[in-house]
Amino acid sequence: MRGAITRLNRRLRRARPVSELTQSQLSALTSLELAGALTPKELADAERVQPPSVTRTVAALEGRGLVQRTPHPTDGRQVILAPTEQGREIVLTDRKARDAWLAQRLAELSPDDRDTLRRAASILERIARAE
Amino acid sequence: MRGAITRLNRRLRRARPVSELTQSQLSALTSLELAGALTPKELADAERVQPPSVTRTVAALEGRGLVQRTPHPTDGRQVILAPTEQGREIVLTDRKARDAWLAQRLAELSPDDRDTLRRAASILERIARAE
DNA sequence: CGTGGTCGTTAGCCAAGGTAATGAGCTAGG
DNA sequence: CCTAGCTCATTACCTTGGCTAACGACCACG
Repeated sequence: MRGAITRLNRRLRRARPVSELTQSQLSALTSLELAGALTPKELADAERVQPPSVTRTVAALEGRGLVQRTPHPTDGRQVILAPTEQGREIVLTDRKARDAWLAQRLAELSPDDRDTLRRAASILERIARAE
Repeated sequence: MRGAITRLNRRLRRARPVSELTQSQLSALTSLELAGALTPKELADAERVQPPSVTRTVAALEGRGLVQRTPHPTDGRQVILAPTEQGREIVLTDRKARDAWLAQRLAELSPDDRDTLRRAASILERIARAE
């Protein structure tokens, strides 16, 4: 089971469209898009890296106009990071490509197999959330 | 489905024991352990990187006594890379820890759910191999 | 034998992860 | 109100790892 997950995840990553963004940049941008907006510390937590790493990655994204920074409304130490419209587009494009690949693969399965995977997805979701 | 795979893979990665090896080093060592022995080019192909990257990672592993290099028996340009006994131990330890985490999660499921996942694993394996 | 191709390594560049340090700002207690 | 402790983001530096380009050694074929 573990091997299958690992291999499929690797395969999904290869379904990614070629992007000018690096893996870390895309991951950070995706986290921002999902959350709407985050402080650097929150983003570091979400990506499981230390804050200086976020500073660097976000600087690159900001330089490309994909992320915008605004002062925190109540805390002068903080910054609010959010994706720009352009940044959101990139995340959606990436997501669509990967979903399309998997959807095609699923379409090639029998209804029975699809049902199995639908149920398995629910179970895997539960496991992923465990502890 | 895709989200479940991604999240579970991330969760599995977190079940990894803390190691003095980096992700790339561990990945390369694992590929070597699985194959028994590989040339740098073969390892580069397995890891989907270019050969100079392999040269660097393997140099680090060799420095730690986890990989050994021997001349190719028939081709003076090539080298054979193989894990040392110590290197093999590290791969097995890592694998055991991740398998243990997943096994525990699976033990908490109902027999019906486990059956679903068993069948799903087979399907996912097929998908991962597709194209 | 000569040429083209393959192999592994080296050099240089860029990205990203970490730790340590720093300055700005906030909060709580005296 | 003031101060000490804490939090936050950033900068600096180091290490790792990915890439491309270049190079020398070696192999295979005509």
